[in-house]
Amino acid sequence: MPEPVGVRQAQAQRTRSGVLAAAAAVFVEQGVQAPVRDIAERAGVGVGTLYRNFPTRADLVTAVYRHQIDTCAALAPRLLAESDSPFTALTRWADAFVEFLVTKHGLGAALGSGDPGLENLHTLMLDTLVPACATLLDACAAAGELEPGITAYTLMRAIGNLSITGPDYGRADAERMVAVLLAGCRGRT
Amino acid sequence: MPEPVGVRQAQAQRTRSGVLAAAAAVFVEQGVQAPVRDIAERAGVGVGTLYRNFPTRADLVTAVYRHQIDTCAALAPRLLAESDSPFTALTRWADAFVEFLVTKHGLGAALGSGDPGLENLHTLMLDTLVPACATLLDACAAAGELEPGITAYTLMRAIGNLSITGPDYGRADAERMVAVLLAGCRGRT
Amino acid sequence: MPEPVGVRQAQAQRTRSGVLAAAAAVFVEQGVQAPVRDIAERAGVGVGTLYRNFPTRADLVTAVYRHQIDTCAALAPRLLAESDSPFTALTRWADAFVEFLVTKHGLGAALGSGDPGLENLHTLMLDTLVPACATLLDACAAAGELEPGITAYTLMRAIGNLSITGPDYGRADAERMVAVLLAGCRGRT
Amino acid sequence: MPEPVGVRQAQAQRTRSGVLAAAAAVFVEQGVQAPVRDIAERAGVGVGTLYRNFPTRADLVTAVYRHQIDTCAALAPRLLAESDSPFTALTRWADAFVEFLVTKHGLGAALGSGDPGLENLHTLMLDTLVPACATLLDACAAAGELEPGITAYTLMRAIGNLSITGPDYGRADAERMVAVLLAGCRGRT
DNA sequence: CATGAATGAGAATTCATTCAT
DNA sequence: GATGAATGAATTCTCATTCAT
Repeated sequence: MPEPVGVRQAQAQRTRSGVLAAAAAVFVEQGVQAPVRDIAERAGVGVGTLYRNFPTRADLVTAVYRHQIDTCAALAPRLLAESDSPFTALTRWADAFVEFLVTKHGLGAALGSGDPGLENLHTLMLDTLVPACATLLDACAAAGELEPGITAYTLMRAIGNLSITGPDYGRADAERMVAVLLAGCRGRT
Repeated sequence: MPEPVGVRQAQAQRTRSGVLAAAAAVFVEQGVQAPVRDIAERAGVGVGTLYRNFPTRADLVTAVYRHQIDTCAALAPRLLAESDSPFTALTRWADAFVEFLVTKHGLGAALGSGDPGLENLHTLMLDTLVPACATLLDACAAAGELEPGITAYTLMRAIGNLSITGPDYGRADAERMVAVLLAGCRGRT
Repeated sequence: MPEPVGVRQAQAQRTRSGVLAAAAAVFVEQGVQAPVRDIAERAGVGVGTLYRNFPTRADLVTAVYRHQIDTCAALAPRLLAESDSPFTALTRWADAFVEFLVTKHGLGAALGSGDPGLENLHTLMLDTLVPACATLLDACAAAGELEPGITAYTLMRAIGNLSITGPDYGRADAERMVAVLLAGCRGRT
Repeated sequence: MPEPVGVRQAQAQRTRSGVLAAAAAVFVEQGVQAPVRDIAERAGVGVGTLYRNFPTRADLVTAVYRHQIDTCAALAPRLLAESDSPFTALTRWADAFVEFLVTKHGLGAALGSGDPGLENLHTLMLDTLVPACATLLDACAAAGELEPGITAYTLMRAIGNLSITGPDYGRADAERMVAVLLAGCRGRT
């Protein structure tokens, strides 16, 4: 009997993953405010199981997006190394961030809502994405490619807001406006 | 008894106005998602009266902001006439729009949420503010002060999104980011 | 159209009374911890109606028993005037109190549970029954018919506890034990 | 491998003891209505183990208090032998019983609630404590120190109820009221 | 035997909406 | 027209209990 315990752990892990996948899907369809029960049904589990794995909604939301947040943050140094100029890296990173937000229906709005329950996610982004963005901004500033007075947090918040899509204002529009915003950040070069 | 009907009409008008004032106040305090009952109580009327005057929440929201929307739209030609350059007029008008959005707690988020019930308000803004903004943009374009490809609707939507405030991202930040966005619109002059 | 408003008020009052009656019945059958929904169903109203009339469970419990509490309190001065001795009045009043408690299944236990939500009822009893009981105790003390150191609150609490009935310990037992307790209060006369 | 079965039995016994200790602790902190899971966690076992050993909550409650009940019962003949008078023995025994009940947060209320699931515990007390108490009462009666008509069961039930403490009615009050009750039992001596 | 993940019934509470007066 | 009592669907969250490993 090799790894008799592992079987149960693996099953639990699969359940957890299923819940995460279901939540991600439901969030895309209904937004992060979707009823807990819908997510449980989508995952094919009882609500109790969902609560066992994610005691609060914020825990669930955070878990759903944590991996992608980390990926996005890790992208910054790589782009900085690959790109011709720091500003090019910033632009590309912003595109990736927009893509992340746009595909997460309602996340931007949820983050901007000031919902106290989403403090965790807010904190997570502050702790991982803001430093990543700050690295890029610092490089831009050092290269003289940045208007003074732009902070990483504010810029990300602005990009986040610009990524709140809807009818008549889709992903392409969000990307275009973010590009315009970044052009404004670059100043007269 | 001269004009007995007129008296009743006047009373009805006063009721309607009271509801609008109450709704405006409650929206500022609680956001546009505030419970219907709170608004009715603030206005000192029954919920039935509120529903009679504004069958849907969107009707109420629209009515509340219609006057201010009209005012904002009317501002555009005036600023265009007064200002040195079309772009200056655009900048000032954007400031007025931001102020309008920022003081209406939650309106920006509501507009950006894609809530189908707010279609009316959306339409209203399309029909009044977009043309006003387009006038300014056209003037800017004619003066060579605008990057090509910026539409009035998209720009307004972007400004609206940038005006979604919260903790750590307040009115000053929104104004600053809108200014940066407009700088990006102006292009390299 | 005499009293056109009164009709609605009367209807509302009837609804309220119906809820109170239903709650009283359910409390007897299931105790004061009975589910809100059961009470609403028994009353033939929606849960919303119940919440409208009694925002918290304690409000409902209090309302159910307020009349009887008042009646019980009003009994004290009457018995004092009618009876041969203060102690006789105290004994009779205790019997009335026991009857009140015994017929309210679970009330004694609920009061004794320290449930914070029942603070209202606790307060009500403190404010009305304790003074009534204190009047009797004072009269007994003045007549030399009371051991020193017995407070109204503690005595009532004791009577309340002794009135928690169950299988094999019914109303007759409660009354007997209360009588014994009072005999102990009287001391060696 | 001598006595391989005994080892397993010993381990099972230790598990059972651990659960009992945990349950006793949790009952003191949260009352007998404490969630099953809390007890299992405190004991460091899975809930399944708890259910295997104690299929119903009543089984657990009974087992937790059985030892102390036996101890309390065994106290009666000892006190009778040691004390000057049977009534003194009864008084001391009652004090011990009150202490037992008061330190078991919520046990008195649970016993008095008529909860059918606690039938076992009820039965246990009937079978062990009632005879012990009856011995004392018989001795008192024989010594002429007892009002007629007091049964052991009813007296114990009364003492149990008087021991239901809460805010504003603590252990000292319970003890005092029990003393008063016993004084009433003694009659005019 | 022990485990603890999974289940889902049950309970509280909120609010948009209707409609008789 | 105005009223607000009544309704009940919707949602969150908690735990007792089961059962595959």
